[in-house]
Amino acid sequence: MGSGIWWAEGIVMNHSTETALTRPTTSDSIAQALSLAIHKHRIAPGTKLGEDDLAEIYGVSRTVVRGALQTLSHIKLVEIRRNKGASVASPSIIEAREVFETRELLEPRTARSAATRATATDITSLERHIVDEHAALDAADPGRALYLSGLFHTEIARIAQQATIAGFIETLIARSSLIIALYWRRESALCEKHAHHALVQALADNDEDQAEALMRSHLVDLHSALDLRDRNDRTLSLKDALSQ
Amino acid sequence: MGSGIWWAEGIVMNHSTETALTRPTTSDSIAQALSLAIHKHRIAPGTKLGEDDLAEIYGVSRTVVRGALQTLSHIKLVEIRRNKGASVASPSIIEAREVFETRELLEPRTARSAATRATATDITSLERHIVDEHAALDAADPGRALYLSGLFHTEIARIAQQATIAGFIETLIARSSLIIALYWRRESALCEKHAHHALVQALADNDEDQAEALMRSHLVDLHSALDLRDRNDRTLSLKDALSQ
DNA sequence: GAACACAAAATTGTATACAATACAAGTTAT
DNA sequence: ATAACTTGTATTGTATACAATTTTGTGTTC
Repeated sequence: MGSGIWWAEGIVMNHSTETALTRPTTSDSIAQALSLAIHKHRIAPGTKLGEDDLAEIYGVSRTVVRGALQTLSHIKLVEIRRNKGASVASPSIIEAREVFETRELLEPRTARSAATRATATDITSLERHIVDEHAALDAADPGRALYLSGLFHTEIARIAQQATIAGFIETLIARSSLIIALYWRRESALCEKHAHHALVQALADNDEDQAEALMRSHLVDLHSALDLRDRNDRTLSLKDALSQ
Repeated sequence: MGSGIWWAEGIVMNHSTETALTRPTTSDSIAQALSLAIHKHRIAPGTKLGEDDLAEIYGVSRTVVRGALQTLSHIKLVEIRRNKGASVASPSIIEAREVFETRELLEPRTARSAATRATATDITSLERHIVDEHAALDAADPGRALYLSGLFHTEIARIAQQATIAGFIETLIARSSLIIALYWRRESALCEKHAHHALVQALADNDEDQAEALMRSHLVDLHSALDLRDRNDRTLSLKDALSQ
């Protein structure tokens, strides 16, 4: 469990291509890189994030790494326990339910606002997101597809011009990524492409009711594609599965 | 426990016991102290928070202060600009509107959940909050009264057992404190005591509809007690005021 | 007197060093 | 052999030192 540092290269590449503006080594850029890796399921929930390891990987001091980890812990992507260090968060089933209930409370309303305010530029941007998402799926890169799917929701929140709610949604989506990594039911093959496409259509038409309804049902679909039964139920069903 | 409310127990404890449990010098305790001072309007929005000053005040190194400031910046109580340092946040009118719109979206629903789940102990706790609030008002300590008023809302979110939403609400209340400091209309003398008391009654009766409705109207009252006209209107009225 | 250039001071960003704590392996006693 | 204790190592918490940047003050020129 010493130094599993296999995800470094993708991160460095990404952040060099992404922003030439920001300084190469700041806490936030490292936080972003880590966040991306977690979103893409390149780092599993529960993984220990040792300060020294990360410092060496990114070629900075622990001071900077520490700042990044604190940032991520506030988004609840990372859990920090005093004198125990940081590890990728591993949301419980209760937390998972809460996260999706909260999304179901916030996002439909946000989609409605977005429908009111969406411009042609916004629609173009969203459509490109969808294209990228399909491309990632075709390239058999489900991690990137999931990441882009989350970005799609974030983008809608941004279009709604409610920065406060958008911030909340962003953290909820980040946590959703962890939740999906933990509780996704393999058997349920969910096709987001249709839902996202229909949503963009509703936004383009400025059809608020439709946008709100589509977002709500989309989230319900997502929620129900998770296995959030509590442990007892789960082990029972496992027993059933083995008893046949 | 509620992983979103990192100082909740500290504050609640603070009520009765001055716990020496918490380490004397940790980032979080300093963040809590600063947060309290801001909540109580002892530090005005925009105030510069120099690292060296705080380090000397609290008798710790800049490292620790820096951690505290970063934490507070995540809650948007403090604004950090690169190479410029930290200062108490000073929400714009747009942000102020957003914050209250978001509260109006989240808190009524939360009050409903709280009405479902409130126990006798919860009611007792809320009633004591109200008593304390009155005491603070009688003692001509409006800062503390405001702080306790915020705590009242936080407590309801806690009772609703939605840690995720409770965390959001907590940050919204923190920002509300800044907003009130900036935009409160002096002429509007708002009487929170009645609203809070009625709310507790609804929770005690497990009357969900009533709780939700009361919370909504309470927030609308609060919102309308602010002067959130945009700058043009304000400066105009200021000119009018000076021209007499 | 105003505007600019430049140096000095102050403040923040980052790295490193040291202290405190937790974890693991090994030792001893029962 | 197991349990409790001890010691050694690894990791985190905190302080300090140094580098980079911004701000301030001063002097010069027009």
